[in-house]
Amino acid sequence: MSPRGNLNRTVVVQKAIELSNKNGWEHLNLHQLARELGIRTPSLYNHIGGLPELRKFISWKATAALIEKIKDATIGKSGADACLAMAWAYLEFARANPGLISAIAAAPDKENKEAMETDKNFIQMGMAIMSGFNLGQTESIHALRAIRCATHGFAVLENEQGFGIDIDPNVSFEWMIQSLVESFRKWDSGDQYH
Amino acid sequence: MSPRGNLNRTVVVQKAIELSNKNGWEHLNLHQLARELGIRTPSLYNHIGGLPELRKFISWKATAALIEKIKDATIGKSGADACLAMAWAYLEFARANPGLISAIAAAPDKENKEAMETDKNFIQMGMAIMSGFNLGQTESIHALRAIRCATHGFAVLENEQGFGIDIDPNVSFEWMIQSLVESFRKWDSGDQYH
DNA sequence: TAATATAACTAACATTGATAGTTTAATTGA
DNA sequence: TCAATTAAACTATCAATGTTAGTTATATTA
Repeated sequence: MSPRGNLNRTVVVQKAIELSNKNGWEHLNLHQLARELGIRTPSLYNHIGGLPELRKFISWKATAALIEKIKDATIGKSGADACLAMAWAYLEFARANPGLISAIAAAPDKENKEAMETDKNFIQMGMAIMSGFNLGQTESIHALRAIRCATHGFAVLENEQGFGIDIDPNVSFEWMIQSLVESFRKWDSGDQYH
Repeated sequence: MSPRGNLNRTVVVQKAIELSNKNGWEHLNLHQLARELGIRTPSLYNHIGGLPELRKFISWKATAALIEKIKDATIGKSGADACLAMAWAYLEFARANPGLISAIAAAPDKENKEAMETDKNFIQMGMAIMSGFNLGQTESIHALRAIRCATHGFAVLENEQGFGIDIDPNVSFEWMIQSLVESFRKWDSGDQYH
């Protein structure tokens, strides 16, 4: 079924992710990818449809992997605990895969039903985690967006320029997420200020 | 002093920003830039040192412009008001200049003393705004980072994929920043939970 | 007006993404 | 076992883009 079966789409994508993490998402290129795989550049087209398609595929797979990480991290937890765990899992994923930070922020490929499904799962998972706060539907969405924005922004800025070394970024992150979570609780208890 | 004085570095950079906003930061390229300016590509090198240098320069100028926007927006305000105004000014800048969102997250060019200075000014301005909360030095940095991360993350995610149309993003943004600000106030009053 | 400096130009090259057409090797089935 | 098929490699080639070198043209200035 597969002549010279050493290579396949999964291996190609895996190596592409590796190179993205090493050199940055924007420096991913087919020539280096091919070289690392021991083939010539055009041979990659037997496995992928080109660089843009490869990027979309990686975005999808990265999102799927992130979902799994968050599920693992939040299992058996609820409310603030689950929310914190989600944020930390997101950040840890970003730190472990700096080349995928842009990938997990990219819009899902509308041509790819499965990628659209994965994106929907991501939101559903987030909403399930937010359900522990007893917020209304609308407020839950605000809250999920807030956690995502804060976490993603932190990941981007830390990766781009770091925050300097004087104040521990981990403490800032915990402080930020705790601050948000505490406000969610206030909403929950009806003691909100706005 | 300037033969054929129609063009200069400022005009080139201005056009580059325009193209970034139109086509995206990652699609900025010298050929299109030259074409739009009515010159051949290599002639650009009379004004800029190349694409990477142009990008660094734009990052610097974008940060400087953002600082001005925030200063204008926060003048005469303090505490929560100033903080909200800063976040909104940041978001409005990002929305008006989607091609510069990555630029304002990039680390300043260490070779460029003035760019380093601008970056320092950015932080100092932020700290001045945070001073209205009567937080300690360390907590002020946490707070500033939190506002920046949340705001930047919002800008990135909104620009990449939007948030869907069911819930107004502006309301989510206000909700997010208000939530953070309220927690800063709690810190201020010593009534904090952690 | 001649000299100088600046900014344009052409020519050329390296890198990278992509396509077309060919060759090689692994699998399958008579 | 071996011919047919299919998958995956290859070479050749091209287009787009960043860059450098060397040349030409024009505006300013002495």
